[in-house]
Amino acid sequence: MRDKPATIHDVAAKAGVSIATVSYVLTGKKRVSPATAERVLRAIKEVDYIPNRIAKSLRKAKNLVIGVLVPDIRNPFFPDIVKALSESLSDKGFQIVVASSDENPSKQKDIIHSFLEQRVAGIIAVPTGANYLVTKDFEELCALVPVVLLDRDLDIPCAKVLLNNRKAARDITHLILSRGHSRIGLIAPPLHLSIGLERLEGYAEALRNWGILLDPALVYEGNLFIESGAQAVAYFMSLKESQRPTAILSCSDVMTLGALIEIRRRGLKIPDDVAIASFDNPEYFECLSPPITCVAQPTTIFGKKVAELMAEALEGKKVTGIYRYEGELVIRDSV
Amino acid sequence: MRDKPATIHDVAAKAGVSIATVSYVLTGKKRVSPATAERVLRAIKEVDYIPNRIAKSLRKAKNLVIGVLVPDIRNPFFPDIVKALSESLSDKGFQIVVASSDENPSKQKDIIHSFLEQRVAGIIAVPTGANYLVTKDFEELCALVPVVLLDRDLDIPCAKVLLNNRKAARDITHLILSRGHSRIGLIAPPLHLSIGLERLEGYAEALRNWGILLDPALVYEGNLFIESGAQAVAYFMSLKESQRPTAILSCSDVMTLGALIEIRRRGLKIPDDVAIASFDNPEYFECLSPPITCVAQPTTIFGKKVAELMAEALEGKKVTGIYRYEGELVIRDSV
DNA sequence: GTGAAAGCGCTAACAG
DNA sequence: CTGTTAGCGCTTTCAC
Repeated sequence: MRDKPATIHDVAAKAGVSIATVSYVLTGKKRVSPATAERVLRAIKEVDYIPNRIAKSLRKAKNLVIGVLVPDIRNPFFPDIVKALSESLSDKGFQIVVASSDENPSKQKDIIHSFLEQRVAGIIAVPTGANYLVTKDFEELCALVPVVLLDRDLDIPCAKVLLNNRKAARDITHLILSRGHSRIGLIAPPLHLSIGLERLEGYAEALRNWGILLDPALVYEGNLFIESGAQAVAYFMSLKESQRPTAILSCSDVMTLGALIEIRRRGLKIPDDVAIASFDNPEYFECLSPPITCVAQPTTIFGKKVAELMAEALEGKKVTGIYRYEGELVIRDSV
Repeated sequence: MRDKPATIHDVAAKAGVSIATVSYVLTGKKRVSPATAERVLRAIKEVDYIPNRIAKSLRKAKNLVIGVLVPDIRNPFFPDIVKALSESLSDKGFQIVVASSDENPSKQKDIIHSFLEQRVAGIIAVPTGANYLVTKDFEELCALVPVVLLDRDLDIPCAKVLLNNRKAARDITHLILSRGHSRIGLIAPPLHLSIGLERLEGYAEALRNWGILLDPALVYEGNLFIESGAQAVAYFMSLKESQRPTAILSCSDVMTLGALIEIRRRGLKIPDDVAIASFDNPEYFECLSPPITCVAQPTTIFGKKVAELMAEALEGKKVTGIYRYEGELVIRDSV
């Protein structure tokens, strides 16, 4: 059907040199006389030669590919990071391959295995799943290939790029509190995730600072998908009036979207019937009515830092430690 | 530093068999006695053997990877499709590698070259760039590897999965017209792209059906990025009142977002000051005030169909032809 | 049922 | 400066 791609042998034959010479002009690691170099170059053009990276990777026993594991490719937060990351890394000659676990630990396992099979040079991961189940897997993974954790913490010795979740949650809760709300419903990420626990803690701290008792009925543990934001609102609204929150803090843009949809469905007005603030800052937050108050995460910085750490790790340095960045309060009109 | 991964030789040594036997139990293509099979399996566990897909690909001269080229990974439209596509394809044993051209033809060229270097089995592409510049490239590409075009047409002989753009544009323009608007500003995709031309034509047809003359001043050619939506609105509003559109049709969700932001910035009310309708249906359209009327594209169907066509092409069938799908009018309150 | 050996396309000693 | 050659880890005849 389609004829096979030309190999280095075809080029060599065409140019009347050995395959080694072709390789030399390709890699530029060894001097070749200008005359032969030009002959080779012309031969390459003539036979439409495209180097086979598979063979190259096998031979050099290294694949210039970084695996990137995200939990949800449709959450705008991740494409933003992936974009920054991919630009930095491709400047350094690396390619990335992105896969989405859909917050499914078993899928996550498959993806990592697949990364390993293709001998990725390193793995950048936003891990999902309960800590006690996945920590060991990731620990073993660290022994095999450089790992950089992103967004979510695990108790393993590798480099990590995280938000200062506690402070971000505390700050935005303070903001809501300062607007006169004392009953704040929290739509939390799964509490077995570091972002879940840390954001809950920040929320709790803020409450404590204001001398307000945390009401467990006001904490809804979501699953990070859109429906669970809607369910959270339904749940909050089912509370009897004295218990019902007057404001909601949603800990992820996707759940916020679900919450917003449910709020609209119920004909509730923001911020009068219920105020809402959110983690993350997708572009459309700005054009909602009212625009949504939120803590923006520095996605571009995340991407760059992760790429930088991975690059260092790849050079053989052992990079470890937590790099925490601050969220930025974006005050708009939803609370 | 890190010890190299175990190879098939390590397994063979551990199990006391030849590497061929190990390969046989791995591929299952040849009978192996249960006893040795079990010994091999145990050895695999013991040495933590993970097959090297690079070597496998080289040997079999085929890489079970499909390259997916999109123009903007941050446009929610594409992750939606990629998700469907990736699920279908991974069921068939294929992996995908996604890359974003950012609507940059030169980047697109690099990406395709990189796909070719890694000997992808096929390429699914949403091409960018003026037809006369890229058509030839893609034509040559088709000679090398199966290509399926998505979203945007090029005059080359391969399979294509497209929206019925003309009808979608016509239908939604009719809708706007039926609401009493006769001056409709069009925020068009670049007109050198099939989606640009076809949507413009649909818009023009609808106008013609209503006996309305197309005013070129009401057609703004955007670049598919967010700013150009905002610029379009600024432009429309700079028109003197008699010329100014009372409604806007934006041909991509991203440009719509830009338009929405600019509309808000100017304190304009939708739909009274200006009505707006859009192509695409990102989830947040539903919770805007007012919710946005739009033509939704069947992203999941796109993804599945593209995967199906690619799978067939990979089996050696020569699949060609255009598969057009209808957009779905989602009538809400923005017009 | 199992093994020896060739070779996928490439790089990198090592010779010359 | 150029060529010969030995693999990288795997699959697959071809023998036994």
